[in-house]
Parts: sequence; structure tokens; C-alpha cells
Amino acid sequence: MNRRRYWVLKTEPTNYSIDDLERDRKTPWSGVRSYMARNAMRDMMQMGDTVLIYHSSCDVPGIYGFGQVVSAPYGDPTQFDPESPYYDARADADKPIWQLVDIAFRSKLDEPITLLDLRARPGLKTLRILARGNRVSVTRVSEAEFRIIHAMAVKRGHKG
DNA sequence: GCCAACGTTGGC
DNA sequence: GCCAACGTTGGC
Repeated sequence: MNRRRYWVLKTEPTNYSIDDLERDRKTPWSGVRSYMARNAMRDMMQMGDTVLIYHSSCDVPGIYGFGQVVSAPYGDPTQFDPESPYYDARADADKPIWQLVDIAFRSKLDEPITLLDLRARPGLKTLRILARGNRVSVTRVSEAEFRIIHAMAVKRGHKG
């Protein structure tokens, strides 16, 4: 049994939010077009891993809820769809360039853990998403970092 | 809207 | 394979 891993998934809520994930229950995490983020999903993610859903480019950036990796990596279908903004003409069906995993909704926080909250925690200084200029939308969270964030969620009345 | 800092591209 | 230039991200 492999050890659980933890991740932050960044998303712009105007594009896809924790509420969308709650409604859908499960979604292919499509549209990731960065090699570092793709490699993380393709090579490092495991079924059952926990993901933190982070809203960026919005009024209150921060963590809004929890999800779970529920598939192995597979080719992102949007790369083959000429109508999609994520279409990639270089990709063909038997040689996908972009990979994704399915993410299931687990829970939503009543109050988000804001970017300011995260920055205020000395134990989270190493959190990748807080690094200056970080742009990668899929980043690893250490177990120690996750424990701190989870405790912050519990403090907000979050169960589970 | 600004702009620092980045990840990616492409010329060499 | 290097690295400058570019376009994008994302907090403010």
C-alpha cells in the first residue's frame, strides 16, 4: 500500500469552482497545459490522494475545500477537441500530450482558509503555492503541511 | 490595471 | 543545450 500524497489544485472559480465540483461530484481535471503540472498528475499522483481546492484570481484567494484523486492518469479529451479552448493541434489520439486525473468532491469549507491565513503560519513557509511567483497549478503538499492545513480546517468547524 | 516573476519557446 | 525574449499568471 502506497503512502497517501497531498496536493494543491489551483483553479479560477469563474472557470471551475468548489461549488461546481460539489454539483458534479466528480470531474476530469481538464485544461492543465503546463508540463510541470502534467508531470505531477501523470507521474506522481495516486488514486486516493487528497487534493486541496485552491481558488486563485478572485476576491479572496485560498483553499475552499477537499477532493480526492479517483482515477489513474489518462489523456485529457479537450486536447483533441477543436472547439475547446484547450485544443492542442499537436496531439493525436494515440499520442496524447496532456494527461489528467478524475477528481471527486469530498467536502467544502464553510469558511475558506485564505491566502493570508496560510501565509500567517510559520509551519507553512515551505508550502509551494506560497512561493514567490509560483505558477504551477498542481503542486505537492507535504504530510506535515497537510496536517497543519487540516487542523486549520477543523478549527473552522470542518468535520472529517 | 500594474507588474514581478515565472515557465515555455525558439533561435542559435 | 543554452538562454534571451515572450506571454501568462495572480496578488495587489
